[in-house]
Formats: sequence, structure tokens, C-alpha cells
Amino acid sequence: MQGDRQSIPIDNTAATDASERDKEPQNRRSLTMQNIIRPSAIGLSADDAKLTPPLGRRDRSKQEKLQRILKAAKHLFDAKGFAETTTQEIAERADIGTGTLFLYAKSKEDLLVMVFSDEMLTTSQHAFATVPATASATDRLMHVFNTMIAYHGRDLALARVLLKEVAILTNPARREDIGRLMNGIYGGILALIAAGHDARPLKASIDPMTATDILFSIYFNSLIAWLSGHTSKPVMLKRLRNKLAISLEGFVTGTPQP
Amino acid sequence: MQGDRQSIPIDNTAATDASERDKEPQNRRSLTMQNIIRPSAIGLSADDAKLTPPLGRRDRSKQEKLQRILKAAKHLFDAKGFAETTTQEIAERADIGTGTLFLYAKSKEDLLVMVFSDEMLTTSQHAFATVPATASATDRLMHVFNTMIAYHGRDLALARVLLKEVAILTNPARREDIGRLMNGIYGGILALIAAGHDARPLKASIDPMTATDILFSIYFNSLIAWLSGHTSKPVMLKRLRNKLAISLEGFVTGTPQP
DNA sequence: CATCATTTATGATCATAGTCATAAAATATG
DNA sequence: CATATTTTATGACTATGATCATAAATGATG
Repeated sequence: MQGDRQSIPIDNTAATDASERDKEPQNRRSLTMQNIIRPSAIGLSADDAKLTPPLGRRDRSKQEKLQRILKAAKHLFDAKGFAETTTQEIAERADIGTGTLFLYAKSKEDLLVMVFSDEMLTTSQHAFATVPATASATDRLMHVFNTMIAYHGRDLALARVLLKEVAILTNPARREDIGRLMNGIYGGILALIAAGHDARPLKASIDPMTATDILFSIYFNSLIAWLSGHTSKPVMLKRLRNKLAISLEGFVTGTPQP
Repeated sequence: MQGDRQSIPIDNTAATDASERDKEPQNRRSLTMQNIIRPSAIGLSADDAKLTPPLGRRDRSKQEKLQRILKAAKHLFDAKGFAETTTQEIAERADIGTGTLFLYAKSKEDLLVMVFSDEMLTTSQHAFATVPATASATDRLMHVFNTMIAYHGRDLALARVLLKEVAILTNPARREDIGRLMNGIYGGILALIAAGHDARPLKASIDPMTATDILFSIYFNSLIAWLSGHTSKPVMLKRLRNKLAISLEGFVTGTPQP
């Protein structure tokens, strides 16, 4: 029961396929196309990144091009939907060649995740920042999940494609993007429940991170069940709340407040 | 707390898009291309279906063609993988025209789910049928999930594509296929836990179906985390077991056995 | 600056999923 | 059986995601 504390959600114990063998030859110069770094990817705003001194013309133009691509893609995905947007259109709008696009994203789906992982992160951060302090643990969790669900609800078709990609990642770069998102969410949930709730502490036998993992699983499956058309939104929300309440109840000691 | 008993996993509260308005004009003859019915889809074996009397030449040939398609697709997906198999190849192997394929499946992905939903159902049924009677509730659940995980482990690339499609369904016909699968799994889990475990009954406040839903969510998320490369298989299994144990503990009354 | 090496950009080209007008087959009707 | 109607089959064709050989741009070196 001890010795397996989770530092999750992400640990790359699994083999990273081919990318394992060609280790970066230490003393090469800077960013090559194989590892583009988006500002947000290292916790810097675009401005900060611009101010960061030593960037040659090449790297600068690369960053700018990437920003144009992401902006163009986001605009089109939002405006016309994923399937209805062609990579040609994105390239044109970003003012680059059709082939250039695939130097920055491995596939159209990859681009989709690149585009929206930032927004998902922002959304979740806002959700945690606005948690009602006085509410019950269940309600606080529901506030967070509700916010995220509302975000995906803005465009169901887009949400379906996006979550499909997010659920199962194949590109290590995207795994990092989503890893950051997951770390934020798990951290937030953990903060909400780590001390227990309703004046009752967590059971000693329960690792808070494991509890977090369970709660997130419940949320995620409710979300995809809804997007799959298995349940209506109100029913999904009602059941989600119930499942969270039940789980939370199982995590703490003592009996419910009278 | 009452009045929302889940008859899940599937209820089609959500709008079924266009397919809602063109209601079958009652007195048309039989199966049109829009609703092909596979034998297994109604709980009959292929043989039973053949014996079922009133099928005209047309319907018979349709069934046979469908079987050829499914067989061809399964063979090729297994042998070469999903991405590496072209719909042309499948059509050739099934001895039909390239366009004919898309009369039976809406897309290549749709075909993938058609092909493997039966096998997944069989696998889960076998898993439940071989549950060790004397084991703890956690171990009995782990036996089931382990079996299903092992099944997906036979071809990770295929499992990734398949589960992506299964996670979020867009075709109502496929929703029914997977609905049957889910009903089987939920029913099995429910049977395992409905009476409580380790001589301790379920808490009165807990709907067994809701508990089932939670347990399945935990399984499913562990599975996709593994397939996404977030955790190695042994770590995933260890954590899965732990999460199931914790949840199960929260569902029953009393204290653990001494 | 001139030359060379490396990295990035480009669009013509390819592969293939999916469509659609047309034909064929099956069934209904008289 | 002859004809009309409905359903299914077909493959040429289209749309588009992705590739790749070639060119352009950048930076390093002397």
C-alpha cells in the first residue's frame, strides 16, 4: 500500500518508440524543426517570449509563422468546424505554402490539439479560480467540471473530434501539451480535496492523487458519454454530481453532517 | 436521491439528428440499405439467421456480402493494421466494388467498430464467465478488466484507433453495437457488486448501477491512459487495482475484515 | 564579403477515403 | 410473362491530407 505514490498524471515509463534512439547531439545550435517550442508551452506569454533575448532571424520567423498558423486554424475551426476546414485554407490564411503547414503540425488532428490545448488550460484555470469558497466539496468540483463542460458545449462537433484526440495521444509533443493541462487540473482537484471536506479528513489509507484520479475519470467519462449521445446534458450533470458525491463520501472518515 | 435510477448505460435522450424526421413509412417491405441488421446484432448466430425463414434473394445476398466485408476487413486490420489497410483492399478481398463498401459502412472507422464490437463483446463475456468465485471483489473485477486489457494489448496501434472510435460515437448504428457491449459489461459488473462484497452489503444510499458506472469509468480511463503512453502497463494495472479497491471500499458498510 | 553548410519553405504530386451518375438486379404489379 | 418500380452495385471521379524533391533562406566560417 506504500511505495507507489503517484506523481501523476504523466510519467513516461512507456517506451517512446523511435524518438528514443536519435538523442539530440548535445552541441547542435538551437531549435530545429523537430522541436518547435510554443511560448505557452514553457509557461511564458507570447510577449515574454519575444523579449527573451537571443533569437536569430530564423527562429523568430519560425515562431511568428507558428502563431499565424495557430491563429488561422483556430479561426477556421471555430467558424466552419473541423471537417469543413481544409488544410489548404489554413495555409492560405496563415500565408504559407501547403507543405509548410506539416512542418509545424504532424497532421490536421495534431493541429487541432495544438490549437485548443491552450484554451482548455485557460478555461480550467479560470474554473479553479472562481470556485465558490463556501460550497460543499461536491459543489466545488461541480463548478469546475461544469465550466469545462460548458466550454465543450459551445461546439459539440468540435468537442467530439477534440476529445477523441485528447483521449488517446500519439504525438509526444501533444502528450506534453495535454500533460500540462492535466497537471493543472489534477493539481486543482487535489487542492480541493486533499484536506478532506465538510470538516472530515481524508481517510489515511487514501492517497489524495489517487482520489483525484478517480474523480477526474468520473468527470471525463460523463463528458464523453454525453458527447456520444448516450445521455442528455441535464441527465449527465445530475448523474455526474451523484457519482462525485458518492466517491467523495467514500474518501473521508466519519459520518455526514447532521 | 430517488427517482433517477439509472437504466443505463444507454438512453437516447439526445436528439438523433436528421434520422429522426424520415420515419420508416410503416408498410414498406423489409430491410433497406439504411438499416442493415447483422445477425449478432439481434443476439442470433449467423446460422440462426440463415434458418430464419422469410428472406428474399436480395436480403440474403446483402447479409452474405456484409459477412464477406466484415471478414475481409477483420483479416486485413489484424494482418496489416488499420492505417495500412486501404478500403480498396478490403473491397477486393470481399469481392465487391469500391463504392459498395460504403453502402455497408459509413466510413473506414465505422467499419473498424463494426468489425471489432463483436469480438469485444465475446471477450468481455468470456471474462465474466471465468471470474474466480472465491476471490475478493477487487480481484474479481481485476480479472475482468485484465482480460479486456489483455485483448487490447494484442495490437496497441489497433486498440488506440478502436478505442478512440468507441469512446465517442457518431453513428447511431454503432451506438447500438457498443450499447450492447456496454450493457453486457455493466450487467456483469453489477452482478459482481450488487450484493456488496466481503460479507459487507452495499450502502443503502448507493445505487448499484451508479457504482458500476464509477468502476467502469476508472477502468476505461486507466486503459486510455496506458494506450496514450502516460503509464506503463504494470504501473497502470497496479494503480487500477488500487483505485478499484478504494472505490469498492467506499461502497460498502462496516469495516474491513480483520 | 564569398563560400559553404544547415535549416526551412514550397507547391507539384501522390495516395486514398468517400461520392455520384449510371447500370444491374430484384421484386412488385397486371 | 412483360413491364414498372424499387433497391443495390459499380467504378470512374473528386476532394483533400500528406509527402517529397527542389529551391530559398539563414547562418557559420575564413
